[in-house]
Amino acid sequence: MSQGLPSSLEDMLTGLNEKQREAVTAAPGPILVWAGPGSGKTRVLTYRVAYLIAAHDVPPWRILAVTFTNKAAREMRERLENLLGVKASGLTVGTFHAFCARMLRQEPAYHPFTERFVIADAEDQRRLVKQAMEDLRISDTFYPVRQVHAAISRAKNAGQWPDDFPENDLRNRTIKQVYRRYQELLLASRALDFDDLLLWAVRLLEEHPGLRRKYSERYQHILVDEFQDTNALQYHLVKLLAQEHRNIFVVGDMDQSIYRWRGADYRNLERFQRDFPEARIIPLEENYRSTQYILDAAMGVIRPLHKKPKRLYTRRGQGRKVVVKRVRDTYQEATFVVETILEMVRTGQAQLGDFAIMYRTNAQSRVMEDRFLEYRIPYRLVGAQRFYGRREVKDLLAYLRLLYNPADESSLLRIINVPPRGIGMKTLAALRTQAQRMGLSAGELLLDLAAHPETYASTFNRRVFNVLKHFADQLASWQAAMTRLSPLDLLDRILHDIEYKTFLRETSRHPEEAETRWENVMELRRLVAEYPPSALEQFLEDVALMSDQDTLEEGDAPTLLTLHAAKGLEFPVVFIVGLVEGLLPHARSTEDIEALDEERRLFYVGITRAKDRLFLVVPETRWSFGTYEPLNPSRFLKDLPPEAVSGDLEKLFPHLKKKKKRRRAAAKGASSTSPGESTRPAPRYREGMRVRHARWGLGTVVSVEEAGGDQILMVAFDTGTTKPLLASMAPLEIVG
DNA sequence: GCGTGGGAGACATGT
DNA sequence: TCTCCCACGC
Repeated sequence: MSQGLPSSLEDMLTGLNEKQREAVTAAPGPILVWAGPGSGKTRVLTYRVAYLIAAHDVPPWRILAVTFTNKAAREMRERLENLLGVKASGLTVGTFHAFCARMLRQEPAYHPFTERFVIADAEDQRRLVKQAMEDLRISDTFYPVRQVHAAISRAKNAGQWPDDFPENDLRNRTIKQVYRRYQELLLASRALDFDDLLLWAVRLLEEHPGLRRKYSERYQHILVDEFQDTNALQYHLVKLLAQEHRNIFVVGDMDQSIYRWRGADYRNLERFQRDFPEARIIPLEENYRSTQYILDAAMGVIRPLHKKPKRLYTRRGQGRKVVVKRVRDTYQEATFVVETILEMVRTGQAQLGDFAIMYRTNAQSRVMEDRFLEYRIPYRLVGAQRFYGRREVKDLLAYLRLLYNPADESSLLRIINVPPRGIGMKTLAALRTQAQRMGLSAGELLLDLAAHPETYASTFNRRVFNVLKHFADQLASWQAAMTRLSPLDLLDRILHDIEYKTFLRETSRHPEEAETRWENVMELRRLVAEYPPSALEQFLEDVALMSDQDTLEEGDAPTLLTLHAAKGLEFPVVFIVGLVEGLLPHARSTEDIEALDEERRLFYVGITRAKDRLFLVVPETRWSFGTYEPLNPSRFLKDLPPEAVSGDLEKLFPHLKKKKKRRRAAAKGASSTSPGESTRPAPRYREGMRVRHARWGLGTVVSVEEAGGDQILMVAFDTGTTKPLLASMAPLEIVG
């Protein structure tokens, strides 16, 4: 079989270990690669594609590879081009969302959005949910927009359309109405939200057998990375496409499942084995990334989630022990980080680009950034929101989006009076009313007004007509220019016409602020400049689907990022900061066992990013809402094997040794909650008891599992949901 | 119509 | 500590 392989591919195969080679060269068919951290799964995935092309003569355009980020997609494509040359072109590589967006644009006949739809960002989505609630006269006092939106998104990710949404209680009936209205508003704007991309793609394939045939014939080989973080819809999509030819290669690791809250379901790994029973399962166990002490720490942390101990081994040697460092507060934490970095750089142990600082919440980056600035150390901050969330950037993107899709109401509302052009509430209301009357969007009406002003002279009063006409003429002229200008030239034209620089100067408090905002505009210009003429659509889509990791650029500076954003990356030296109760595990995750387990896996993911050195930092207090708040060290630290750790671990848990035995006996999830530390003595629950939960209301205990002095309860709430709860942690009381 | 200033609420994690 | 929203005055 490997006869006639390019020599680069031969070399590559000899560089793999036995299991990796087995995965790469396995005969086509369903394959599940069980890949621990640092086991070379990215390589395996890339080589697998190369192997299909080179050894099985699969044309690249018959291959679909789904990656977790666009960055990963880009890297895979580049590597393949290096391995195979031009042969790799035609390959489809991208995220689920990008793939679905592309499919929907290619099949406008099968959905009502036409090919020129926009993708609603998080802000648009909230705005539309709010609008939907206003339309329905639903007060946000009882139905906070965030929560309603979350419920809708959850439903979508489970594959539910408004018709499928439950109506078992008043709350759900209300949300169902909002969901329905929200979809109408999206459609009127010719916009899809992130979840819709998947939802509609699945619907198309389900409802149109011809389409399903077309796509499953086209993509006869499908590969999916980070399979444990796929959600129900994504799994469904894969299944629809792969059912026929069954050449489906998935790579995943349950222990790195950290997106349950976003609808991901690691049980897709089990579903996969059920739907493709003939699947070959190949475990990749050897770790090439970390030294053994780091792996020992990782194993200790993940241990409570497994019946049998998890084995992670490396040939890299013991390495240096994991350092646990206790500091007074978050400022000292930042100081410790920067000073350690400087010291390690000074002594030649590492370069600036080798470091990563990971935290649970984005808010934690601030203190760290301040310290980096103070010490004049450059840093790279991972986070798409950081740049694309800026007002000036969003405003300019809204201009481009509106020109691309005049129905995009969110964008129009955003910029219709930015900079101020005399269009206030009154004028806007008149515009929208008239648009509604004519069955147009406000943007479409404006373009029509520019084309036939005389038709509108009697519709609006003189003042309103004049201000609208002025803006409409601008829109129309940009739109006419759009077809021949590159995205950059179009942007420049807009910047010039609206005198944006002047506007920034006039609305900024200090000259420096105007300067910074203008620099952001220049940065946007730089990004736009990479797109050729007629690629505005691609630019807008790339921006909309940009992931945090996609913003990470090469550079010789430490990287600041959340633990979530760290997935799939590796760094020689890793600091994980804020290892305290309330942050990791996060306060909002402590009452639900599954959420708690996910926090543990998140810590595990962070630990396993480190190649050579790992520092775990524990502040004793933090400044929060005006006072110093005392903090307790994260319960997960108790599961670190003391032999692999140096530093302050024993100071944090003076009684650690005594409790060790009990912890061992404890079951999954409850392992490290020592009874002495819970906030209050847990009452004893029994099956059949009626209980009240602070959030979910009344319910009945349906099962009780004793676990290391604590109890794991399954509670069936009257709302219809059943939740696992930890007796000592859940805000639960016995009633009646 | 528009700018300003004060008060309230917010910080999970992100496509 | 920052952002959003509303009320008020010009």
